[in-house]
Amino acid sequence: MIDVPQSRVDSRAEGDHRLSRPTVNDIAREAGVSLATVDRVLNARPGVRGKTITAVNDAIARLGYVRDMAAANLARSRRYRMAVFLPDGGGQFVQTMADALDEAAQQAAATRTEMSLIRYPAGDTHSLAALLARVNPDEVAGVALMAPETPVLRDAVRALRARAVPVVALASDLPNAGCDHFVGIDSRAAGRTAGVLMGRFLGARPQRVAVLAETMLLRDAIERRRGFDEVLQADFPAVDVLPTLETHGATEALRRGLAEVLSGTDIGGIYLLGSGHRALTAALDGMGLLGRVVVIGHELTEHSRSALQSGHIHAVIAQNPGHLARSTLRVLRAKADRAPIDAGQEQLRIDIVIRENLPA
Amino acid sequence: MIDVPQSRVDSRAEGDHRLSRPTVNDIAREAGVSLATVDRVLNARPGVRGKTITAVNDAIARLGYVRDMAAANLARSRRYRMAVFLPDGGGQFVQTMADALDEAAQQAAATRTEMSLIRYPAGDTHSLAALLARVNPDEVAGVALMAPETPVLRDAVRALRARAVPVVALASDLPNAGCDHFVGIDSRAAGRTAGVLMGRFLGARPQRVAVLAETMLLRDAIERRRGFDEVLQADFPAVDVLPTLETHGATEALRRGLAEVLSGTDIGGIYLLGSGHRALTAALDGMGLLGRVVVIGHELTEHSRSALQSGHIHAVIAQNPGHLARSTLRVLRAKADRAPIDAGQEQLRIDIVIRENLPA
DNA sequence: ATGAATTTGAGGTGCGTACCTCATTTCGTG
DNA sequence: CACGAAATGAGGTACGCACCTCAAATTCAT
Repeated sequence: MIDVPQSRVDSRAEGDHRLSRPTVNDIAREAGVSLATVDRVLNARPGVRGKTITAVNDAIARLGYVRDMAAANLARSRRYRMAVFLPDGGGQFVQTMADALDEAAQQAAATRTEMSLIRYPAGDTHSLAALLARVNPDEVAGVALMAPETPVLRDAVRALRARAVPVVALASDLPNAGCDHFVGIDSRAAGRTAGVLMGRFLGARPQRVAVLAETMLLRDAIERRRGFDEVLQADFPAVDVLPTLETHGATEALRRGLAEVLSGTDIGGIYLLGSGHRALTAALDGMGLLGRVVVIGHELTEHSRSALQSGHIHAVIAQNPGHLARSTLRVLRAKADRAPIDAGQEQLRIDIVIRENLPA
Repeated sequence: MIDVPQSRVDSRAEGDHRLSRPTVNDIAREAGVSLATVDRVLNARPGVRGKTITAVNDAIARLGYVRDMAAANLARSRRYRMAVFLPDGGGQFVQTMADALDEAAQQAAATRTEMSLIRYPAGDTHSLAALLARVNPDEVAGVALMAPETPVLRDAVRALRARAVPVVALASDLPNAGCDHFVGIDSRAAGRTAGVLMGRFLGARPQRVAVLAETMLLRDAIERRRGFDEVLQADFPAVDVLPTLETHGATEALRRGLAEVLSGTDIGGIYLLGSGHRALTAALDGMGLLGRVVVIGHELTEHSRSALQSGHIHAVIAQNPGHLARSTLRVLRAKADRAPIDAGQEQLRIDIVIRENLPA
């Protein structure tokens, strides 16, 4: 049976045929007060009786007034300069994020929001902390950072927030640093998603799955692995997940480890916790394994994309860098304004990408 | 091996430490012309020598000027009123879209864009055409519509465009109506995606798949089925896809048809071309088939969401209504301004949703 | 060189809001 | 009732830009 939603013709009230929206002047007239008073109420300035405030708010409600934020910001001549810190290097995903951020910044320029992208030496949280310490609250309206959580960094974030600078964690959460927000997906849920796909793609036969990671130092990788294991243990008991093989970014290590693992027994699947799609593709080709194992990875980059296309990888769990970037700037902006953030819009999805739904 | 992207500290040029961006006045000074001339160049007004235009553009480039669109629109005091036509009824997806559009409109208010949501009797393209004929180009900056393609409607769209009103097709394409844009996903690709998942989820054993649809009159359903078949025939020859069972929105018809189809032989999967998740859930429960067949459907609604959660459905191919809504308004806005649209941003993804990556 | 056409400059107004100052009114309290 | 304090009004400037008018300068064709 089909729901018939109640008909709704217009989202605005009654028979409103004005061409332009009501302005502060209209409110003043409607409320029977002066412009100055309306302004005081709108901007929560002191010196207005409660009764008057109510009158103004009533008028606002009656007229359906919505503040023209563009004009408001113009009048404030306020600019929002955000600083985003990304690790230097760190795989192709970081580069993709940098591009997405640049694009988002370009678009956000329309809302008077600017962005400075700052690269810090990957893994060197001391350097990053030093950079954060130099952030000037008068110039920077907000800070976003993609970084592993270390005590030094945690303190740096705390110090920054103490100076009234909003801080959001980007892609990789910093749960104990007291950030204002985390922009990214739940890594454990991402791992669970990978797990379900692996289990279903493998089918019912008992099989073994190898897990590869560059490093298990990053919180993301650990969480993903946790989610992956959870699901397979619970829902696909026939699947045996092997211990994580750390490659430390070395193609050769990956190939050797892979050869070792695969040679022995019936490996049915490979789970790629982090980057390294290109190396894996090469290794699979070298061993003639294309199409014989189910491969599932994370993050959509040029490499994983071509690996999907060529059939070396069967599914990629991704987060949309464009959304990450836009959400980052929007959230920082909201925090800077002490405005509430729209949870719905900032909700990031866990994307499942296979060859057939690969975005163009 | 890991790519080390070239370090990039700031996306803006050189050692720019100005707190505020350059304005039209800065350009005038830099180019050695008057404000009026800069204005003429910026707004492509006539009466400027080519040499002067070049000089101004050079100054713009040198200063890295970007027009403050918020201020520009404020000055123009232009409002963009968009009309969006949605069928009355038409399943829960339509209701979800209506909500998403309302939300998008609320947010778009910041860019002086308003929206009127208009419901027309579902399937009655004559009524819709009549509504379209009454659209006043002076009041409405653009029109979006979700509707099946009929000759009447096609002509109505043509007439509208002839009156210089941009028209975009929403969710369901109108390929022969000459719309300015289509906001939605490629239905055939969506069907292919469903096909791959069905094939992989079923595993290697020969099995049969039932296909259910409310109606095959909608272009979307036909295209999805095409994509679905393509993939299964090519990549999963062991799977036998049965003819489409049309339910015409009747729960009882669905249940009967389902019982008939399932009773006979080894049905391994069900592909739900359109809406009807709730009815299917009920039918599956009634027949005690929960967990015994792979079910794949389309569009994420309250019903399909709970069906995913309860395990009645295993995957849903969806398009994000929020993105659809925002993209619709953005594209209409761009068309109204005769501005180019950002293909990258308007690219809509085919979402694969399973229980594990269900958005909160 | 002259007149006409074209190009440019100068200056103004308004969009909707923030924020400021100063005068005036209203209120609460003794 | 008078007093200071609190509340309100009136009016201005600014933000960055669009768009208008009119005069002045420059160019072009003859």
